[in-house]
Amino acid sequence: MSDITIKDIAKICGVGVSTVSRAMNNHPDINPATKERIMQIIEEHNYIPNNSARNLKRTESNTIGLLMKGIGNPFFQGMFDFFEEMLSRKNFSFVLQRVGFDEDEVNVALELEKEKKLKGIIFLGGQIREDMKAFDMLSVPYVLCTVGWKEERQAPNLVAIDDRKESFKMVDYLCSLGHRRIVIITSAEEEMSVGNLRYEGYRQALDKNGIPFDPSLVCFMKPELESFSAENGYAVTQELLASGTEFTAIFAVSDMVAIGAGKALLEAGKRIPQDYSVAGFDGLSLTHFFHPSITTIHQPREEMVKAAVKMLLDMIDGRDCRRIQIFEAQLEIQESTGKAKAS
Amino acid sequence: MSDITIKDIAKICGVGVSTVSRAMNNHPDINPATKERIMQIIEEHNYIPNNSARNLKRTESNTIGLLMKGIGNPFFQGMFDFFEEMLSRKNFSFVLQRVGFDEDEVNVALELEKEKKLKGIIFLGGQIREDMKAFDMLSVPYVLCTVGWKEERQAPNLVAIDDRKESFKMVDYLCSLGHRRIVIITSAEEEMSVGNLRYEGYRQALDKNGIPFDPSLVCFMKPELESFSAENGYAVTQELLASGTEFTAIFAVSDMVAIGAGKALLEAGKRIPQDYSVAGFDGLSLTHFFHPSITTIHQPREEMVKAAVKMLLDMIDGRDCRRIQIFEAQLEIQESTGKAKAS
DNA sequence: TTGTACGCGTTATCAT
DNA sequence: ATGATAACGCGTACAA
Repeated sequence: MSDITIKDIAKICGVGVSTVSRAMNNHPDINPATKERIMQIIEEHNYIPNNSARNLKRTESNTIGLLMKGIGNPFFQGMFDFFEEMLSRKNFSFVLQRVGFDEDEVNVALELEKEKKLKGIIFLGGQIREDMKAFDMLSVPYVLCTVGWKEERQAPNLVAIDDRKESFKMVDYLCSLGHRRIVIITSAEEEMSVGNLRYEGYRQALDKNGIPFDPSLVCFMKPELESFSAENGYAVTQELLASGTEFTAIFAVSDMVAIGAGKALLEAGKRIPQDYSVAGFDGLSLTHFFHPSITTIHQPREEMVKAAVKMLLDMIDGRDCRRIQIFEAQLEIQESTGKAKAS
Repeated sequence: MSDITIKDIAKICGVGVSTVSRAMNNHPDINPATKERIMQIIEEHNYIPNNSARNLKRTESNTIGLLMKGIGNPFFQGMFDFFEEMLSRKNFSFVLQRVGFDEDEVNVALELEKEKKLKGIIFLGGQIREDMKAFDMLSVPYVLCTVGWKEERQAPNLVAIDDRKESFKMVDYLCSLGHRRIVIITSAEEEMSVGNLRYEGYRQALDKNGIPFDPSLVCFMKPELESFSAENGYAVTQELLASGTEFTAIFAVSDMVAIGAGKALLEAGKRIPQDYSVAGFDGLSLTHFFHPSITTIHQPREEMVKAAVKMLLDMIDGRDCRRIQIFEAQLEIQESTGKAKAS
């Protein structure tokens, strides 16, 4: 079968290869009649141009690369559609490229950029590193979207929320409900993961509210279970309950973890929020459907996507633009949080 | 910066291009010393080979394509890892290719196959079509994994469950609990979607249990909301409650829909399973974390992935193998289903 | 062990 | 409006 090339089509049509190329690529200077004839032959013969050859030869392509670290992260669900809509409206197409958990996203980007002659790149997820110099090797504009960051100067081309501030907001809210023994479930300590940043916000909120920090209230996700998963929150919370540690609220650094934590509490016969308050982070729509629905920090995903795309296109077109956009997230109070029990 | 090619590297090293090529591709006949030197120069200059050129020139590539219709479907989460593990163990790499909701997966496959010189293709999701001839245009082996199918003869190279049978299993189980007015929430009628197949199983189970079919118990997902989403199940169930229709159980054709349905019931002050039983389909781990946890049909995803990969590799190697593997799913009874109320 | 030269399938350039 | 031809960057016979 197949391996029919542009030459074959040209031969069959009795024209030169360049005419066939013109027909396929909607070039202006071609006779509509011959174009039609060629396209029909192409159709009949199921000719499929070879993209490798095209990419090799083409000087440019209206393609932007979307690199996701942690595809499968529910937080990213639904962001595809926004990207697709935004980009196609501007006549761009995009390639989705998964970045493995231990892969270096810059290397992946470097390859893809050359292979596909990308016009720009959007990085989704992951976190800013100490050494941002690697990104300088990219020869096209890029934007970091929803990645963890610590200091603005580290990060050019950033669209994100302020994880510390939002985390502070949540914990401060819990304090305002009278909670003084607030458990945090966070990720194992790595540099600058969002877990760490959110943990810092937790500490700051305690400070502000004059609550002494108690290390026994800090729980880390289990490394043997999937990070940021409901399973993890569930296991951690079961252990917490078994330990006899006293607390009145749990703040999980992601909604899925909060869901797992909530389940462990309910299953142990505890009531939410009467006995314990539970709070998450991210604003997944899933929080609405847990019962009780879970108080969370709602990240404005659609706006962030739009901002990231706009920023990227501005950079591509050489337009001037703000290079850092920190979005405000919303404290979404739902059913899972309430006044602390009198102690 | 960039656009440094293999020639440049060759020049810098004072060797021919083929030697550089040999160094990069781990060819045996090369002096280890020169290889080392070349690799170092490559490193220093951040040289990245152009994949388009490689793919164009290469005759084969141990790559298999993974085409997913409906990335973002939570059912697919975690299947990546299984694929990656299985394939890398056999020294294959894979490219993940998203297929848009209205794109034709065969066309996408055709392009990718040529571009990447694929060794094989796995299609994930979607459903079998009336006309399977399109797939004949593919020039490499392929396997359909977890797609809806109606008759075995339609579908060569299939790894899936029997949606009708499993759906029957669930509804039969509900009947055995004494339920006679069982609502089904299914997808709007399209040809051969899994929703349809699961609906057929529902009908058959009613028949077997001597329960007359009542059209007022058939609910369709709202087309204006996302298909198979919790939002959809929630909205449909609210409407159902408002309609005053009598029923004692809800069978949703997917877990997410069941979660939405459950929330609507709980929010209306109903108890699960004392007032209403709720059942889902797919076996998402999320069903464990809803409260009450949701009875579901658990699809053996890991085994199906393994079977699909094995089948594909067997075909690639020209080995003989069963071309259709229908897996048994497990009725996973959890907290959301119980005996029907006395009427 | 290494280098030269050709070709992969396409688009861009320059003729006509 | 169309055709011939030179690249694009790399792998690989083949010669050395």
